[in-house]
Amino acid sequence: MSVTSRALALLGAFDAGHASLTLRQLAQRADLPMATAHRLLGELVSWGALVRTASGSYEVGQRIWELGLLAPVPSGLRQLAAPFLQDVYKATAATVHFAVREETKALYLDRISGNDSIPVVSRVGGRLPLHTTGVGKVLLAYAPEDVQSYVLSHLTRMTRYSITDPRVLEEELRAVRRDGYAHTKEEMSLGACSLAVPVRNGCGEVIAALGLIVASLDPERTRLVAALEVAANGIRRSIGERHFTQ
Amino acid sequence: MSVTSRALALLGAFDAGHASLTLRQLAQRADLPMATAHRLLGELVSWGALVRTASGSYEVGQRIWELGLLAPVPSGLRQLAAPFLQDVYKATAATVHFAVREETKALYLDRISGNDSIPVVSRVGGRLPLHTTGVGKVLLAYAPEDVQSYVLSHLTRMTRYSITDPRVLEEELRAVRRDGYAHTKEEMSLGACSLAVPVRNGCGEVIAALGLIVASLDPERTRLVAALEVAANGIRRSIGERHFTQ
DNA sequence: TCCCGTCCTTCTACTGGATGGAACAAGCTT
DNA sequence: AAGCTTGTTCCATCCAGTAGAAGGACGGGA
Repeated sequence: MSVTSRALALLGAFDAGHASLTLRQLAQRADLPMATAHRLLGELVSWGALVRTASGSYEVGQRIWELGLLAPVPSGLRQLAAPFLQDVYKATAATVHFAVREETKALYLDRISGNDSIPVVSRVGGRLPLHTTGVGKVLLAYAPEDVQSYVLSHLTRMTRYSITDPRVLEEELRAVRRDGYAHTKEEMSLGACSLAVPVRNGCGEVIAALGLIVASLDPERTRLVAALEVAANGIRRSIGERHFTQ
Repeated sequence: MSVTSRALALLGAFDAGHASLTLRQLAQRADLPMATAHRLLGELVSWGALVRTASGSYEVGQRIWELGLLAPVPSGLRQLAAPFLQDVYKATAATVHFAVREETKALYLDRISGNDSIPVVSRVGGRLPLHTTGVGKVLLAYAPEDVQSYVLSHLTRMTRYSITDPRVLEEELRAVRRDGYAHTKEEMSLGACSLAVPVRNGCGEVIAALGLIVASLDPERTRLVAALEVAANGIRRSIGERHFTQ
C-alpha cells in the first residue's frame, strides 16, 4: 500500500453524495489512521487539490477542476457536441442531455437545464442506470451482448413506472433499434418523460446519446425527435473521421 | 520533498498548452528521475487520474474530470449562473463568458460559444489578462487597490490595439465604474470586440463578470449591455444571501 | 541488414521519509 | 463542570520510496 495510493484513496472518498467531508469521514472512507489522513490532506490542500472550508471540512479544490478540463474524452467529445446541444435547447427549451455508456451505466457528459421545472436527477459527471433513462436505453440498445444481458438481469426499480421485467425491456430495445429513438415515461423520476437518439461516429458506431426531458411525450414527439436527430447528425459530421470509440 | 508532492508535481505538469505529455517530458517538468516518474505515473494511471494513450503519452483521466465537477466554487457559482448565460445567448447569439478574478488574472468559469466565427481565445478553466478583455476590465475596475496597481504596471501587449498606457487604462476603469459596463476593441485578439458587466452578490460586492464577444460594438451596444445587465441582476437574485466572495 | 540513438521499463541495494499510537488541544453537549 | 467528539502534534520505529544501472523496444539512417 503506497503513499500515492493512500493520497488517491483520500481523493476517491469524494463523490456526488459526499462533496464535503470531515477528517474523520475521510480517514474512514479511505481506511487510513486519522494521523496519516491528516498529514496527507495537508499536502493535498497546500497543492490545491482540496480546500478546507471555514467549518474545517474538506472539499475538492479548484486546481482539480482546472485539471479535469484538460481530460481528453469529456473535453473532446463534449466540446464537439456542445453547440449542437445548444441547437436542441433553442428548438425545444427542454433540458438536454448528452451521455456516453461506461460499463453498465450512463455517464452524463453535458447538460443544458431547461427553464421548465421538471425534476431532473442527472448531474454532469454523474452516472445513472441504463434502463430508466432515455439516453440510457439508447446506449443499452446498441451495447455489446454481455452488457445487455448483465443490465437486463439487474433491473432495479427507481419509480413505480420503472421497467423491471427483462422481456418488456428487451422488446423496448428492439423498438429503439427499429425506430431510431428511445422514450421513457416517469421511469427515473416522477413527472419526467424523456426522448433520446443515438449519436454515431464516422463508422456508424453508436458512441453517445442525446436526449431531452419533457413533462409529457405526446403532443409533439415527432418534432422533438426530429430536433434531436438533426443535432445527432450534426455531431456525427463534426466528428468526421476522428476516432471516438467507447 | 514527499512522495505525495512528487505525484502532485506530475499532475501539475499538465496545463492548457500541455494536455498530453510523454514520460520524459513529465519527468523533466516535475523535476524527477525518469524511473521515479515512471512508477508514480503507473499508480496515477491505475487509479484513473491519468490515462495512457495508444502512442504512450499521458493525458488527464476521466476520474479527475469527474472529481473536478465536485469542486464547490466553480460548480456552485457556475451552475447558478448557467441558466442566465443561456438567456444572454438566446437574446444575442453571441459568445458569452462568465469569469471571476483570481489574483491578477481573469479565470473563465463558463462559456457558451456563439455560432458566428469570431476568433475567441478563452477556454473554460483558463486564465487571461485583466486588461485586454471585457470581463477582465470589469473585474479589474472593482479589484482592490494593490491588484489594480500591480496590473497597471504590467500591461503586456496582446494585439496592436491593446492598452499599454496605465493612464489610459485607469481612465477606462473609471468609465467602467461610472457606466456600469466595460468594452474592448480587438485588444485581446483581432476581429473580436467585447462588452461586459459586473455580477454582484447580495451585499453588492462584485464577485464575477459576465461578457460577450461581438464583431463590432456599435450597432446595438445598448441592447447587448441591457441583456447582460438583466442576466447579471438575475444571477444576483439567484445568489441571494449565500456568501460567494472573491 | 546492421548500427546507433531515443525512449521506455524493470531490477535492486540502500536509505531517508512515512507511519500511526499516544498524548494533547479545542469545541460542543449534557 | 465533566464528558464526549473531533482535530492536531510528536516521535521512535521501520518499511516503502529512491534512483542508478542495465535491459528492452522501437525507428530511422547508412
